Amino acid sequence: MDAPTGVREHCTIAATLDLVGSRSSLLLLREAALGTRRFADFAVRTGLSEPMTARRLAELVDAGLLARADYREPGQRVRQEYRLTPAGLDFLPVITALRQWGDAHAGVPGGPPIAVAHAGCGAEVVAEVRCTHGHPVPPGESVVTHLR
Amino acid sequence: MDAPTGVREHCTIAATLDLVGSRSSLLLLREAALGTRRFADFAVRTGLSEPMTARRLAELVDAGLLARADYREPGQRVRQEYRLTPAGLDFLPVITALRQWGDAHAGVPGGPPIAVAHAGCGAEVVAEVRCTHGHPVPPGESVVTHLR
DNA sequence: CGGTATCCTATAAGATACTG
DNA sequence: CAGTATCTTATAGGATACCG
Repeated sequence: MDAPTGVREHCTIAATLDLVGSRSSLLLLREAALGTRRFADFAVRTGLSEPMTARRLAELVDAGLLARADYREPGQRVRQEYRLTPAGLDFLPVITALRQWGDAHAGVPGGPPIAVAHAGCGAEVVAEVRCTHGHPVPPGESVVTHLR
Repeated sequence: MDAPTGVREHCTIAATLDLVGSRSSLLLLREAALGTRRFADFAVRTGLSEPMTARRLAELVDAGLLARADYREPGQRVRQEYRLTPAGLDFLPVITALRQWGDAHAGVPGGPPIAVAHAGCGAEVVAEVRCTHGHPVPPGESVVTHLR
């Protein structure tokens, strides 16, 4: 990439970070990606306090990444659940890329505690940088084409 | 994905967020990915204050994502520069995925202010979730295979 | 179970002024 | 140009107690 000048006031990365860039939001989105749906599970599995869990889940619903709904398992009483919306599912590349970098560079002794595989073939799931024509794009082979 | 239980104390995503998960760190990594190398440019283009820019650049050097070096342009005096290390280059999928989500869901009127294209063919650069066998992995077609 | 209310601390981040 | 020093504010986040 080259180095275009100018202040990036309206960069969509900055807007994304303002919306869902806190540690707590990203941990909750990680959990949602792993299939967690209930309030108490979100709180325990992320290690977040209940007030923070409540505040951030509400923000993620407002931001359109999660949807809240009642559901009832057979023979059980009504419970609440939080599920990824289409916009929330679109966030999976971010979560995957974070896990991939962490596994490679922020690893704990004994290897990564979570592994994700393709259901079809069993191979590890990763985030790849490609162009829309399908070519892999290694670092240095991309250019900024437009800067407003 | 299914929903495995248990607290994820040692999740590498959490470790990654603790290391480089602040808004300021991620904005600086965005700039480094766009080719920015000099202190004053990092500060102006991210909109961060100079003290915050200095603190976070030092953290990113300590964390191994940036390397600092002197350099001299022909006929100029010695300057400092910050460049992505191999670990920093490995962070590009995260930045790409954040930009992609922001362009789609946190967009500003008039379209994204920055566009990145493949140098080889001109097509847009995106982050894709795939398995290491090369298959695209849409949401719901991955499974957690290991949880320690 | 699924939260809310209240209070507290730590840190993210900016403003301003200054230095080699 | 590339920072540092100092101070202040805003927010992230936890602890504890409580509610329908």
